[in-house]
Amino acid sequence: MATRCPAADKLVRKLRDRHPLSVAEEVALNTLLAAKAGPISGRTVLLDRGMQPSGIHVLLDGWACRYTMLVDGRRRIVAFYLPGDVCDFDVFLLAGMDQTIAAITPARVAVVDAPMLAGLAIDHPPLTQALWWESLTAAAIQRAWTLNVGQRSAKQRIAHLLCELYLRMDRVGLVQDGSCALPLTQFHLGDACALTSIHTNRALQELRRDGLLSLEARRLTIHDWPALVDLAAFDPAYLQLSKEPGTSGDRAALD
Amino acid sequence: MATRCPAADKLVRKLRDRHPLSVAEEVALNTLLAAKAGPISGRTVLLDRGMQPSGIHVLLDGWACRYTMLVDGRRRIVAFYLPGDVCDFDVFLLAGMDQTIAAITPARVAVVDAPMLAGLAIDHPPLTQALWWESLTAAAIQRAWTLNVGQRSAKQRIAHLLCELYLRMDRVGLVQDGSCALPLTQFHLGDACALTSIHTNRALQELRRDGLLSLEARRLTIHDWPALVDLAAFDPAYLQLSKEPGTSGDRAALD
DNA sequence: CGTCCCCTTGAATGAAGTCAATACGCGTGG
DNA sequence: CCACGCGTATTGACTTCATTCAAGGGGACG
Repeated sequence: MATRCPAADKLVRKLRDRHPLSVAEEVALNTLLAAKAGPISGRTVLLDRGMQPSGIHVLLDGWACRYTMLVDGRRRIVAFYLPGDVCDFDVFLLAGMDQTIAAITPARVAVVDAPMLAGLAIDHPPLTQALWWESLTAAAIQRAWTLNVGQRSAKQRIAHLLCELYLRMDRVGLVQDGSCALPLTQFHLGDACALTSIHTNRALQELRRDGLLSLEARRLTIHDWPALVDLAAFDPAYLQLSKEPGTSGDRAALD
Repeated sequence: MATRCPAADKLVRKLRDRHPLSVAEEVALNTLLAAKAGPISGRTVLLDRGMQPSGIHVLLDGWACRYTMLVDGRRRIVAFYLPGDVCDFDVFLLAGMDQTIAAITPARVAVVDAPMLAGLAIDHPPLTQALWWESLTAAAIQRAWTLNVGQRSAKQRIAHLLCELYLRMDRVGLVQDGSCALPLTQFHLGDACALTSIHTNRALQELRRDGLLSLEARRLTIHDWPALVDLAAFDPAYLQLSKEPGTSGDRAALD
């Protein structure tokens, strides 16, 4: 088993980035992920109010989001899930809530039996630590969203969200040459930043005009990271990364 | 040891509400809480960027909040902490972030050694479960805030926040006769809802004029809960409560 | 080749912010 | 005791940013 990083390993990669795991632990977790993994098409609903939860969903590839539909038909996205993300640590809590988790793109999803994961974690304290940390990071991201949505201009909100997504993609090795996939429509971005898609559009145009980034054909390219970070008042501390963006993209090629 | 519910027990009370704990576990947790507990005055900073964290803070009594100061001097509150709440599961993460946790009122705070708590949890899987659940609930609250700040009118935002705080107070037995302490200024409410205190004031006036609630002398009284819930589009599912508000207030008096 | 989804643009409306001023309660100290 | 300062609540007039409404353009795909 090489140190390469195939799709199934993105979660493990993230976890061991902060907490060393034994080989046995990594293998056990990967085995659990592989046990019940399969492809789904875009827009597939993974979990919805009243749905009988079949387990915890881990994204191996592709994007998903968590949203609530309001009475007036508007959609509010409260989280994006990227490759390697655990979508619903809170399956059982979520089942009673008015929220939906759905794929945005075609994706590969592992469905993990919750008690089995809990058992594995109990047998391996480092794994408990790592998963605990992962969920605390998710909570920190959530707080950053609360802040972002509440207190910035449209331009800043979009910029902040893009900074975050860019670094999260980098964290799982999906940034190359200053760009990464970003399979979101302006509706998605707007629904996540509490803006209309129209205003999102105008904000994006400004960001492009300023030469900070380009976003086309579902691909985000950062042209001026420092300026973007400055504009967005983006403090990456909450993502718990150890390294600068763009320095890790090719690690898989070193083997 | 009776079944009464003194201040130090509020966390335990909340935990066992969802997850049965053995007497030994409750005692162990309470002992840990009592080991290093003390009174603090209002506005005391518990944790701040760069501060060497001394442990995890648990509020035994009093209110606290977590906020970020923006460059332009505005304050954004991202969380309120009520009696029985754990303020910073993420101490170590938080220490690197630009956030502050500070008391709002005079309070009693237990400082729990993080490794010791982790050790206790590892020895008692039910405790791990319960604490895990508690932190997932905190994350759900955070998502609700993201939603609240992003998508509702000023009046609805305030109403939603007050609904949440009211139920959370009820959960730890601090609601009596349809009212509870609410030691927040209109600045606090505004900073939490992403509104100016001026606009908060106008929204509050409307809520009072509609006969839904009164809020004076640091005390919140709900006059028309169904109407308030309806206005706020408040879905209590995310708080993970089993009972209706107002039915538990006097449990401590039954001994 | 038409339809659907997504992006773009313009003009009018509206909710919340800003600025400014006043009022009130409360603790401190003259 | 009263004067003062401070934090909090309230009110009014004006401004600004984002929404809403309306319409048009472009690309993918059946």
